[in-house]
Amino acid sequence: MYDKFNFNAISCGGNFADFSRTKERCGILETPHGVVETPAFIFCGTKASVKGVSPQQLMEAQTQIILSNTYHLFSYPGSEYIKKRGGLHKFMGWNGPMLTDSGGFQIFSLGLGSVADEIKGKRSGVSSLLKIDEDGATFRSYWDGSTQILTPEKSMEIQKNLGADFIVAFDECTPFHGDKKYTELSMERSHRWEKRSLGEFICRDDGSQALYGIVHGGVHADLRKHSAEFINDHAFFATAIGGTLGSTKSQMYEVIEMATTHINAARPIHLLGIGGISDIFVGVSLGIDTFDCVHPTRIARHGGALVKRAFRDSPTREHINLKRSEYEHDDNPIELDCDCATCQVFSRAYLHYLLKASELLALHAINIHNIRFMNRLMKEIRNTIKNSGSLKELRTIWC
RNA sequence: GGAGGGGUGGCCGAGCGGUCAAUGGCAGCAGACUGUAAAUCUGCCGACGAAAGUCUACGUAAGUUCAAAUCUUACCCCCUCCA
Repeated sequence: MYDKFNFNAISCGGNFADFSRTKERCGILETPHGVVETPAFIFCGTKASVKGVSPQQLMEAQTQIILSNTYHLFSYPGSEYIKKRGGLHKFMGWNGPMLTDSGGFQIFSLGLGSVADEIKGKRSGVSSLLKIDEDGATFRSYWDGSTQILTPEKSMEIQKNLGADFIVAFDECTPFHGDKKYTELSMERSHRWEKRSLGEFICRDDGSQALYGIVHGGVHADLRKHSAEFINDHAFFATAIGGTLGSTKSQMYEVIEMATTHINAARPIHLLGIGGISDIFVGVSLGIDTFDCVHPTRIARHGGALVKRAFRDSPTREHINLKRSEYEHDDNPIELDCDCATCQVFSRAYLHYLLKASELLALHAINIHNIRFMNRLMKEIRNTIKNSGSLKELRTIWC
């Protein structure tokens, strides 16, 4: 198991056992489809496509790894279909490292709406999650309305068919609302599901994939510790931190630390669903190796371009909104020092115009920038760690 | 020349006696977005005002009425059809 995978971490920030010190580290994550240098950012290509960007453009932006989603591809076009086309790598034309999420997050998002709504206590009232019990979760398909059941075994089968390098155990993404008792029961059930995921994974293992376990426990330190130890005790290749991370940034940072304090540091550690620039600095300093998040690619489609501190219009935001009228006459690129394909040729004024004119190119071009931005950020973080530089200092430039 | 239809806020377009500062849509101005049901969603959008509110508004003018974007009359303009 995991013969074709390897993780070598070089700690430059301090002793892992000494949690009073920062724990940032660099690593090399080897997969059958190439190497990922960590800390790294994983871009979300939920439905077998990073929206609006081709694999070649991802490569040009020096992307190392992308992700797709089990639930979506299961609903349509089906994992057998993709298997027949030679697997997800071949199907979508991405030959680099790849991860598939288990569909566990959809138990949360289809049941309760967006994370923001959940945290703010707003719920849509319309739920596509029909039932959740010991066996698994029953959904109404977002695609055609049909009833679908996802179980740990089913998720493993689908992810096997898809063939991503990294696959993820099936879990319940526990919402923030709900008391400790529910969080604990949900965590225990997720553990049972993850154990079943691991069992199914081992049955189907042909060495081409590596499995992530997920730490749960909500915002409760004792539960996070318990969950981390549970994952440590099982033969997962790597560990992800999942479930709710709280309702505020500071709570999120506390929860990450609750988990990383107890996670086996010999394995890669992934933080699920987080991608704010400042969040990444905190995560890295707490020992996170990889991140994934829809944020960079989603805000791009909404006119938001990620920029370093020097190029911002608002001290509270990590991006500029190119739809704003102030960019109508701004002939500069998004960032003066950016080497992305977009910043080489397009001005803010042009991108502003494209957004106003509803031209598809705007979404594409901003996306290219944001992807390159994240890759540059992660590379600078890696370089800083390797050179024993100061992340705190680097952060003042990027945040 | 004859017959008919119409002129509503930046644009398109509802309303056809009071609950209308006037439904919608577009445009405009902002905001949100963190394991993607998201090229999405939310708010504002006559003027002044923080708000309560006040004022000015449905081609123009006069009238009927307690009350008119809505009814009457005249005028101006646009469109369609017939000669």
